[in-house]
Formats: sequence, C-alpha cells, structure tokens
Amino acid sequence: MKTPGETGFAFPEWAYKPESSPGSRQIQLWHFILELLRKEEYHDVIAWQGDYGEFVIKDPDEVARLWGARKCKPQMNYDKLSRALRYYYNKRILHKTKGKRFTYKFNFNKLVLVNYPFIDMGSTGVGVPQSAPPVPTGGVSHFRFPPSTPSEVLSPSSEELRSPGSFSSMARRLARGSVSDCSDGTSANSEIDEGSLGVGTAEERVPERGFRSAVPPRLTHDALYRMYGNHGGHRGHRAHPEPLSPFGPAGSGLLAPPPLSPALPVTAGTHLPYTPSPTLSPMPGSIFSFSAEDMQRYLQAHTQSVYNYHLSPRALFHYPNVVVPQPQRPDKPLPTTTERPSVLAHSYPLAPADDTHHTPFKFKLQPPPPGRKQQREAQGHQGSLGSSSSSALGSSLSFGSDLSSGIVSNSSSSGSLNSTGLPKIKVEPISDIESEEEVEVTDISDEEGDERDEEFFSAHRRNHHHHQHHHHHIFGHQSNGISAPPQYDDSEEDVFKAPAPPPLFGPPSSSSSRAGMPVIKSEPDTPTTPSGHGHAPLPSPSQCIPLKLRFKRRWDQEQHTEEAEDKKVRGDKKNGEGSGVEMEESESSAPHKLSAELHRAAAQLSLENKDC
DNA sequence: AGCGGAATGT
DNA sequence: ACATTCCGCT
Repeated sequence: MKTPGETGFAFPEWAYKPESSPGSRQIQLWHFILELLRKEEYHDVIAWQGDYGEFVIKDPDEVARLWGARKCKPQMNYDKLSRALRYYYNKRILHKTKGKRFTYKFNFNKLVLVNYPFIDMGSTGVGVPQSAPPVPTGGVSHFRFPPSTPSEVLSPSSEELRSPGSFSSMARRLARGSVSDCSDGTSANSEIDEGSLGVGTAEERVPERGFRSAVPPRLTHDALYRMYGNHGGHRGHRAHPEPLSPFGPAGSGLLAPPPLSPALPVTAGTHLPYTPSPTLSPMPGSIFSFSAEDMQRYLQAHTQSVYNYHLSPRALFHYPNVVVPQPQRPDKPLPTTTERPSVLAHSYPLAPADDTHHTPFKFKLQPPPPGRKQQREAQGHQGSLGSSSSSALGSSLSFGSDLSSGIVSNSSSSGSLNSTGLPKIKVEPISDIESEEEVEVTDISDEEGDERDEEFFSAHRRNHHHHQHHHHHIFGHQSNGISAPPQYDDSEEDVFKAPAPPPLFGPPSSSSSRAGMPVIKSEPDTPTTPSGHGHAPLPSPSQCIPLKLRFKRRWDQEQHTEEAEDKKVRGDKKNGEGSGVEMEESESSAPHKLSAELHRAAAQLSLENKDC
C-alpha cells in the first residue's frame, strides 16, 4: 500500500513518538495467553501441552471470551482471536503446530523470555514437564549457563535492584490477577466472573491447590530454565521427565532468578527465515519493559549470548553500546563478571571489527513480502504473471541482495565474496562452508538473527545438497550428569563470522587467545555445583566449535511444509533498523536512578485490566 | 480448522 | 504497532 518510492518518510508517525506512555500499552495477546497458561485455573481452557512452548487451547470459545473480556471486546471470538494469533507467525512469536487442533507453539527464544521472565511453563504442572523442557542444561556441555547467576553476570553492581524480591513481587502480581478483567469488580461486565475467573476468585482458588501453595512463586530457576527450550527433545527424545536444572537440584537454592538471558538460540526457533533481528530489541509493546538499566542488562546478556552461543555478530550491532563480556565459550564461565562496568563505554568490535560506527550492517534485512493476494490481484490487473508458487523464490532473491551487501561490508578477510560485483544473490560463504566442513544441519531451529541466513541457506541447500541431520557435537560430554545429548548445535550464522575474525575473538582455529580467559576463576558462583567433579575442564578451545558453519534449523519435524512457506517475511521491522542504535543509546545515557525506575516499572507491570 | 489480505480502529 | 473485523480460499 504505501508507495514505496515516495519521498516520504521511512517511519510511521508513531515511530517518532518519544515513548508514548508505556504504561498505557494494552496487553498483548501473547502476554495474555501466557498468563492464562500459567494459571491452573485455566487449565481447562488452555494449557501447555506437547513440546516446550506448545500449548493447546482446549476451549477456544472460552479463551476468546476471556480475551474479549480483557480487551473489552465482547464480540471477540476464536476466529478473531486466532487471526490475531496468526499475526504472530510473522513475528515469530508463535507458530502453529500443524496437525494439532488449536495448538500453537511459542517461540520463546524471542522476546518472550526476555520480556516475560517470570513465566513458568512448567507450572502446569506439577512437575509435568510437558511443557517444561528439560532445560538446556543438558546442553551443559555445549551451552553452559554462565556460572553465577546471570544477574551477576549482567551487572553485579545493581544486582540488588533486580534482586529476587523485585522479581518475585512482580511475579506475584502477574500471578494474580490479571487475567480477567474489565469486570474487576465494578462493572457489570462480568463475563468472566461466571467462570469464577475474576481476579478475586483467582486468588482464592490458588490456595486451593495444595501443591500449588507449596510452590512459591513460580520463579525458580528451574522454571526459568525450563523455558529455555531444550532441544534435546525434539524428535521425540525428550530428556528426562524431570526437569533438570542446570544447577542441579538447586532450583530452590538460588534466589535470584536469572532475569534475562540465555534465551536465545538455544531453543528451537522457528525456522522461519526472515526477520531481521530487530525483534530482539527491546520489545516495544511489552509491558514488561524494564528500565534502562534493565534493558542494558538484557542487552548485555544478549550480547553474551551471542558469544556464548555463537550467534552472529550481527545481533550485536543493534546494541553497540553494550559492553560485551569477553567472548566466552560455553565451557567457561564468565570470569570477570563481577565487575563489569555496567555501562558501556566501548563497543565491542565483533565482527567487523570495525568499529567505530555502530552499524555495519545497514542493509535492510527483510525482503518485502510479496503479498499473495496482491499477486492475484495483480494478475487481474496486469495480466498473469508468475505463479504464486514461485513467489517464494522471488523474495529470496531480493533478500539475497541485502545479505550480500552486508557481508561485503563486513567480511574483508575472507574471500572476496562477490568481489566480482555480481549480483547480490547468493553469497559466498557457503562455499566456504561446504569446503570447510560438512554442514551440521540439524533441524532445529534457531532464530534470531539468522533467519535470513536460513532462508538463504535453505535455498542453497535445496539446490545443492540436502542437509543431513547428523550432528557431531564436539561437546558431547556431559557434565553434572545431566546429559542430554546436545542435539542442538546452535545455529549460528557464521556467515558473518567466518569472514572476519575479530581481533579479540580469535577464530576458533587459531584462537589461543581465548585460552587465557577461559578459566579464570569464576568466582562466586557455582551455586549448585555439585561437588566434585568439576565440570569438564574446559574443552579445549580448539574444539570449540568453529563457529563456522552452522545452519539454522527448523523447529520440528514438520518443518518442511513450513519451510516452503518462507514467503512471507513481512517487512515488519526493517525501517529504522539500519541504525538500530537509537534507543539503546538514549537509554544508556540515563542509567541512573534505575532503581527507582525499576520499581516504577514493576508497579506498572500489573496486567490489570484497564477500564473499559 | 486454518490461513492471510484488506480495511479499520486505538 | 497490534489488534479487530470481515471474509474468501484451502
């Protein structure tokens, strides 16, 4: 619709709004769903089921009713609600689980965790790990969570602020009440009441369940960790029924829940290709947005994750200000975390090393989605053009161009990609990949920034070779007994990395540099460290995954179908992202008085109803 | 059931 | 932006 070529502005008006009142934001559907999910009261209508992040709406009408009540949209129905849900597909917040009615799956990698750290997918049950994935721990070998609690890692100094207390309070708030609402008492509108869903009731009910009360707020580590998908489970091989916590039994031991973090790549993402990563950013709409400092922590965490999980450096570009902890390998815990300057003075030169300017990647990541319908329309007007089926390819092309340009900018060292100046389409790294290593393609997926790579790769794969599912993990060893064959490899896009080994972050192969840091003591942490056998002494760096090559993988089994549909890729974010830095900066600049802010934020958190 | 375009609203 | 409402197509 909008005329693209217009001289117009890139951003919509709202984009310019300063902050618009954060508190005013309405609850988003996914938030609401999450809330329902975490309450047993609603298990009859919606509950976690299946893989991590997967939930089923048992009573669509009821859910719709609740949602409608919350939004004061009495006419809401499942059809409409589902439409809203469908919009999340593009954002990759949600996916539909094919073959299962009313079943959807959250992509916790993205936002959710970050924005909603309290959710406890496993709450459903009592131990039922259904939705509680076995924790990435298994992955210990591969992805080990940072030693001390993440919060420490992120910012020790302010740790107190985010201390458990505040979180728990938030959690509490979340826990109660909020699901329903307009009625809250006053008004007549009590659709919800009938179900005894009212706020007040909810509270009462809680105690009802004995076990429930036993469990504090659902903030345990476990809970949090559970959220991070595990990959292991995919193809049916779900690890143990018991949620293992990365720290062992300690779920209760630690008070401070890890606030943000590791979320990323570990889980199964969607395989959806597109989406540049901007989504990772702060999450605008979330009511959970934290104060600047929080944000900062989050960013740092994210950054770390990038390193830890070998994500593409690209992700960092969005947060230039963030200080990146030293690059760490999964094996080693974060060393100096204790004192990290919370503020970021220097930006970390990740990939491109470049530096100075923050956004090396300016290209827009997403290809504009061709609308299908439009196509048909177009046909009508213009006459028939390509078949709809081919559309996907077309989109890939366009995106290819973007990608290539980005790469070019960054990768100086490696081959000269398209020095030839060829069109931007496919890019080179692949060749590298192939030559260097067999690709480890798993099917899992990941997400985050790679999507475009994925698309890219997938296309490539299709053309050249099919991916294989075996993965060899270097880190196969397990520590703590937690096991779980790491089936996930993270996926990262080395596309970017390979090319230009950053100074700091030596290329895996040569890197000895890393060795120095690794072990540094980690200090306080080791909460649960089981006695004894320390974790495996770090795997030799050499083994560290050469980040090279990895592809993204898709979520589940059925991915194929989905894969085919890459088409969409809506151009959600793209616009401003090039600069990507914007808000971060501002936030960083004013990191003071965060505590106050934080509290305030907490206060705002309530999802409570708003007036109707 | 589910998808997704389009118009519309906040 | 994030829905809500319609609605035609699978």
